[in-house]
Amino acid sequence: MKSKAAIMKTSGKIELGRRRAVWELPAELANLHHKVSIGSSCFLKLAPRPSKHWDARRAAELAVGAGFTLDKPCFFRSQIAFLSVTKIESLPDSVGPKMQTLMVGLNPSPYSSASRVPYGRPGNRFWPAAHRAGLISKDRDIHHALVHHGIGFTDLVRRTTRRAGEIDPPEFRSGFERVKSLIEWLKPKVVCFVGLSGWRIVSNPKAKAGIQPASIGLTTVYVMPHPSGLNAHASLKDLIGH
DNA sequence: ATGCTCACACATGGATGCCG
DNA sequence: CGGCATCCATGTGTGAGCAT
Repeated sequence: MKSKAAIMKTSGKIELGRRRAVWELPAELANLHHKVSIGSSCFLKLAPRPSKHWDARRAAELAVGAGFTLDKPCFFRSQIAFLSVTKIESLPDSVGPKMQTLMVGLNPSPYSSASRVPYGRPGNRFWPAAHRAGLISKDRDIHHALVHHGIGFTDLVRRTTRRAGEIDPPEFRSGFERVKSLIEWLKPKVVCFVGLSGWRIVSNPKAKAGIQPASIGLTTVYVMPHPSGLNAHASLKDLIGH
């Protein structure tokens, strides 16, 4: 997690990531998302160390991934991105380099957004299954999961809704483009889509749980059933297996 | 304020029916 | 017969309503 000193207000702008690696921006943006209230607008200046992975598109995608909407297109000059953004109710990405697995959900639930933990509802079987499968060692701690186990978290759609059914297929497909870009950039070994319906909408309507024939770049795609209790078809034992 | 109960919502996959 | 759409069973988490 970035220190508060990493966030500097400069003449109305909030400057993030100065002289840091691009991959450090998601955590800084998540930190900012935590600090501002829903609906408030910010003018961001993102100035990481120049890299081949840094451009206007990346800047916009990182802001969206952190739970902001863009008020207008990103202005990019001299390797510095300027963005006018508004915070929405969301759950920021937890991602970094050298990830083993990137977990991709459908979209955050109100509980997850409020608690800042994906699949965070006490009854959700994601964390018990991941813990018992030996994937993670600390319950409901995304930072620990990322740092110690190389497990990142994102969602196809960053907007919070009560039910995934409130998201239209075009919104999922648009979100998938962002997730694909994230995967091609950070190159996790495996990307795990949590919930068959999401992968079916964006890729293969007939997909079944398990390793998918299609990969994203060098990243293997795995699809597992949704761990919400609403999905009674998958038992905890099944989920541990996945 | 807290704990409990219970009807409901839901994702999923299998079964069934329709159409060309 | 194959492809597609629709219906149905499943059973657990959710959340409203109620009791304490």
